[in-house]
Amino acid sequence: MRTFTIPLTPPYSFERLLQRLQTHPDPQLEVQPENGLLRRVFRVGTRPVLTRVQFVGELEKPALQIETSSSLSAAEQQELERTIRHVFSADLDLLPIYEQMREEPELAVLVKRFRGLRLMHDSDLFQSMVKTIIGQQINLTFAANLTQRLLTLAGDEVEDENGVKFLAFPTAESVARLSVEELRPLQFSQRKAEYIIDYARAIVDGKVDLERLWTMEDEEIIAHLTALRGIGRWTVECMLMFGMGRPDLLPAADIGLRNGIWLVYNRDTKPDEAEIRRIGERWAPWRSIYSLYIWEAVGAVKRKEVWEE
DNA sequence: GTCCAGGGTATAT
DNA sequence: ATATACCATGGA
Repeated sequence: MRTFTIPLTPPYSFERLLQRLQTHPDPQLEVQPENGLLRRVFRVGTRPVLTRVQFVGELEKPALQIETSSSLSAAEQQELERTIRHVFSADLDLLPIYEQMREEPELAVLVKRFRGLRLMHDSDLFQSMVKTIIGQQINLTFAANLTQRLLTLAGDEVEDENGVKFLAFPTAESVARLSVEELRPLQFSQRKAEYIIDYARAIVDGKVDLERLWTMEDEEIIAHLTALRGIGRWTVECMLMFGMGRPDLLPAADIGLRNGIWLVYNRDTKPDEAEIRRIGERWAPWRSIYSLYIWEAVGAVKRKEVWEE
């Protein structure tokens, strides 16, 4: 079976998802906004499978229609479906979270404006961490450029029926085989190149077991991974949030979050990390979703969306 | 030209 | 313990 449908939990705004992609470029995704269509490669096991994801239905009755370029066994299709449900945050019920967010007037505006917005998660924890390390300190455009160059250097190529090429994110094994000298010409800093390669080697050597992370608590994972050089608290918080889909993370060191809180709460100064953690206490146990909506307020301003009412 | 981007580490006090 | 320099580049 090459085509199947995945029902989504309403409300689900595919439009907001596409708008977020404008300010958060993803080199793995081909986007055809006019058709509500995305294409990218997902790995099933280790095999890269080119997949077409089309949004069908509407905000309050949404679904995804999936089509793969090669045929899959029943077990493979089940695995792909699980991955896609995770990536598109298909099962999160936003309504109880909205109830809580509406308790703050500054956030009630965001609930109304961004109804149905969810996070797009990373499809696996290796790429989640690598992309987060790449994103440390630099702007999103440059980060996307670096990720694209890493894909070109070490990713696996897949072609569609017309010979259009797509790249699957490199495996830990292929990144572990790279040298710093290969990443430097791609404009990775010396340190960043070392961090990424060291991380891939820790996985290949079995010093880090990504599967085991799914059985661990947030703080346990933070303690475990920040022991690695180049991986600080912010990086693990992002991996927990974007990679694992954990609901209650607050990357308080994040510059975007600082700017967002400054904007949304209309403060006269940017809050520091301690201040953000204090404000975020009342967002528990949904701090990840609150963070997303705060970030997207900044995104809307960058896109020059009219910000009124 | 300057400053800032979804930070983290190394070094100096 | 806390402060500062540094990374590498693009866009405002």
